[in-house]
Amino acid sequence: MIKLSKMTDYGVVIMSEMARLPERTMTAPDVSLYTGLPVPTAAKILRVLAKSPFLTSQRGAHGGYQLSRKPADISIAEIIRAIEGPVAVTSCVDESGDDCAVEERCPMRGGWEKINRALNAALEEVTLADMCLDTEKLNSGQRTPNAGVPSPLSLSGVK
Amino acid sequence: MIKLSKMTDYGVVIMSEMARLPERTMTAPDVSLYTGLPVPTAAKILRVLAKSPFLTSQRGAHGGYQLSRKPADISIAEIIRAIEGPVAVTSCVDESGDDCAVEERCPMRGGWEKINRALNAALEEVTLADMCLDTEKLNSGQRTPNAGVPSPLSLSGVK
DNA sequence: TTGAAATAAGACTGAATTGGTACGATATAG
DNA sequence: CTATATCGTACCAATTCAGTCTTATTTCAA
Repeated sequence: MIKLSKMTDYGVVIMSEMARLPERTMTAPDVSLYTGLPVPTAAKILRVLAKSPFLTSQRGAHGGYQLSRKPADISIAEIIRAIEGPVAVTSCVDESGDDCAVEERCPMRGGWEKINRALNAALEEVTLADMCLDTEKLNSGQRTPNAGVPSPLSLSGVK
Repeated sequence: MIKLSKMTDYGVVIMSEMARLPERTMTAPDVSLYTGLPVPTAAKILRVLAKSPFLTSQRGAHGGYQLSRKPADISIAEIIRAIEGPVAVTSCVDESGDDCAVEERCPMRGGWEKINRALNAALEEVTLADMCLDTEKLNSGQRTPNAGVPSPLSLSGVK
């Protein structure tokens, strides 16, 4: 089973949750409340995500985190890259690849690159907006801002 | 960095090496010689791979492993599945998915499924033959069967 | 100017996964 | 019957990962 780390999984969940109220500035405890994640964990992930261009942080009193782009303009690929680094299958293909014994002449390079291109394209194509689409339907809109109603735990399964 | 485990990586390397002499029956020590992997490790992976339809094993004296299909008919997806199980990104989507709190109504399911379909398609499309293609070129053909010349370590990088 | 609120950054720990090895059992050819 | 293989399982060491805690640093407001 190829799976991404829980941290990455959580990252996507957090971003999806924030995308439902794109204008609002949320603190780490807020996010914890909405996602069910422990506060320190949520804080840790937000910290990492805030280094990316799609999430800004505001320090000090009344600070917090806010999306700096519309959900439709934030791809899943970006979120994963923010937490895991470049997306590639097989360490052979990563940027720092000075580990591979045969380097440029690696016979398998071509095959893996094809696979990686397809994966990246798929991740690039799916946006945060796509992820929340069904959510909107389920709740049939009308979600008042600041309602403070925690969503049902929308964490991906823990394995 | 999404990466597959070393074992899977090794598995692909082993299969690629075997694909260069598709008719030959190879023992674990043979494979070790060709790939540079320690014998016990090679044996372990071969054992696992042999449970799949594309690799058969013969026990006893003069036994060993042999491809049961042409390299062009063995996809990378099959090899990865043999070692890691079903290929899916996010544990949420795996078959046993009774872990996910919201199950069928998971708002993100749609997005992840799209991503997984693309990944699987890419893996399905690349075959062992594709992987070895460049190798043939590098050695400019004329590889006598049973030559016993170990290829240069074609392991993917270790990270 | 001072205090409270909030994030930033990094160290640290316990647990889970993984890579790798070893050993005994089983099967086959000669 | 013996030598040569795979098969299956159990095991250990090392790495990685999730999660927590502690200590700055920044900002708003009284």
